[in-house]
Amino acid sequence: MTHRQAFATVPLREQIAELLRVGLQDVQTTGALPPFDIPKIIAVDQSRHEAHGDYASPVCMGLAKVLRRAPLQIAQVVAQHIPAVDFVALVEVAPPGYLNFTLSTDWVAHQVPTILEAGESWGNVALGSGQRAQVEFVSANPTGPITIGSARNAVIGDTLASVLAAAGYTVEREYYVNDAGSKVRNFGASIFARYANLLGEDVPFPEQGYPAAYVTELAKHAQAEFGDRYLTQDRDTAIRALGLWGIARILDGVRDDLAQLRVHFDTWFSEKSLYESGLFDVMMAKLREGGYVVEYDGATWFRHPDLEKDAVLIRSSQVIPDPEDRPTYLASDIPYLWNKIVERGFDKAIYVWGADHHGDVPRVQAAAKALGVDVDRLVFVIYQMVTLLRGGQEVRMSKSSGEFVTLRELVDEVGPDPIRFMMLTRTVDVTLDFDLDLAVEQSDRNPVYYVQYAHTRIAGVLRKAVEEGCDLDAPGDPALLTHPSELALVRKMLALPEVIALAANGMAPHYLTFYATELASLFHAFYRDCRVVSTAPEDAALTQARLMLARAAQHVLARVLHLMGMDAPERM
RNA sequence: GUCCCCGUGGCGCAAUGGACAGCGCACCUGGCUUCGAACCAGGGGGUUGUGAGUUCGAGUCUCACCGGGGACUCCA
Repeated sequence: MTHRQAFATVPLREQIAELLRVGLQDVQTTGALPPFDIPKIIAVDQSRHEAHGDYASPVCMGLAKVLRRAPLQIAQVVAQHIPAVDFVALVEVAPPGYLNFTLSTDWVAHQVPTILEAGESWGNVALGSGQRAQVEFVSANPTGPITIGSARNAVIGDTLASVLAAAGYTVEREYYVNDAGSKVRNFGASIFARYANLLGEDVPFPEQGYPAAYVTELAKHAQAEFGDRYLTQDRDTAIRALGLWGIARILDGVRDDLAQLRVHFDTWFSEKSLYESGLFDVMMAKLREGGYVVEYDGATWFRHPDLEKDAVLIRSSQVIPDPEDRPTYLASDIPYLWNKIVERGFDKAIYVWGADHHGDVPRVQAAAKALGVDVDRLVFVIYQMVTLLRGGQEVRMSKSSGEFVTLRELVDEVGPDPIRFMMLTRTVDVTLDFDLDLAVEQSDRNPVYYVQYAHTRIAGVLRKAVEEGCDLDAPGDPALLTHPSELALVRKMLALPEVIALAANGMAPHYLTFYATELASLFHAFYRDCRVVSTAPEDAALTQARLMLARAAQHVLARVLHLMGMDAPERM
């Protein structure tokens, strides 16, 4: 579990919105303009062009209609009422009605010691205000090794969890183990068949079984561990026992594989426990009471007005042949959401699901409504699928045929850093081509190393400084940081809090990769323009100031890399 | 058939409803006798799939259409 943050700042964008709010209120109270409603959300954007300052607000344009005045004129009045603060040097009015804010370069330079002191907590914001958020992700069926698709899930979920923690949420990471239902039985039957074959028994392989090689491997382990014990007992009992044993073994592998990708879970939650605890039955009774359950075609269905004529199968012995009459996969989602929100009291339950599950979203939401659970506390992050490319060719994957690339193979071949970075370079909404050849390539064509290179380059500069006898911990004078490249670098560092807020609000971890790349780029520009380590005596103070800046930049780069679950190397 | 995602320079992608739509790859030119060239600087290249609508303002929102991918009781 990630605990509450000790350090947080308010993003500059919000601070400027607050200045505008105060200014607009002042306009009201002084009667400088006719009365109007102050917008609840005051839009402030980072300026895209230098000529427009650092931040810009179009708020006055929205007021033009109500006030029946030209936006430019309104902006001119409002600008007069913006309170003076140390961090804003200039408020300008620009046609057709923008208010442009320019940060004080002196103030910007003086933030460097603050950033340095904050260290790895720089960027934290108090968005979550200690609310408890659970991120449930991966949750792949434990009937086989984790594949490349789950890698995207793992990286998105884990990074989102880190981002939410940085945004002030108390975060838990959870893996939902599908250890109930007919899958377990088919899996157990598959192991049993291979196991029996190894012992010379002619047991046919189940139709719905898992023919992959790892099942035979499991059977060999079972033979070594249990001998012929499972041939001598009741077959159903044996299949069940081998199924659960197999799942436990697969999960051990899953845990190891994910650890290689630097993904760790606080909780491994058993689907089976939802039935064993009786919660499923309690939920069914509750739904029945509300009239949300219907029976027909020999099956039990969940119905809700939101789903129109689309009823959801809950339990059937006819529609899906199952001797144990088990509830369906979807049925488990109902007690599970209750468990998350009501029993465990998470303020937010975040589901990271592949696009192949998007159809289940309205069903779970409808179930939440039927149970009286606030739907807004369930957040669904649906990401598009991954295709793996090797030699420009798509590598087809199919668990049933047993042909797939496992996460383990991928990590062994590529390493965790390129996987994590590449999985985060796109929005979750677009399908991702994972190019194996590019990922393993250690060259400037591989974008992964661009950011890490900036970090090591700083490390190199600092090593050089120590060689020259510099004291890295000695304070530098921020007032000496006046070069445009120095100030551009600091401005980008100052933007981290709003990047984290943006990523957390939008459940959009890809902002981190873009930010990291921009930050690295600005460091490289600084490096080009500003010599850091100078041995000339008259440069001593400037060297000290730039060392301070370089160290701060290194911290911020490391912070972002760590949020993405990547290494921040001293050497490459 | 119903639903979801995508359509932006040659290719791959960004852009919290705001100003002249950015970045990487590829291509062309230039930069290491001083801190790491896995780097930097400059250049060419765009009617944001089409058509309407909402808005002071649309790549972004709505509708229709076209094209690609996916889901619809195994799958991340």
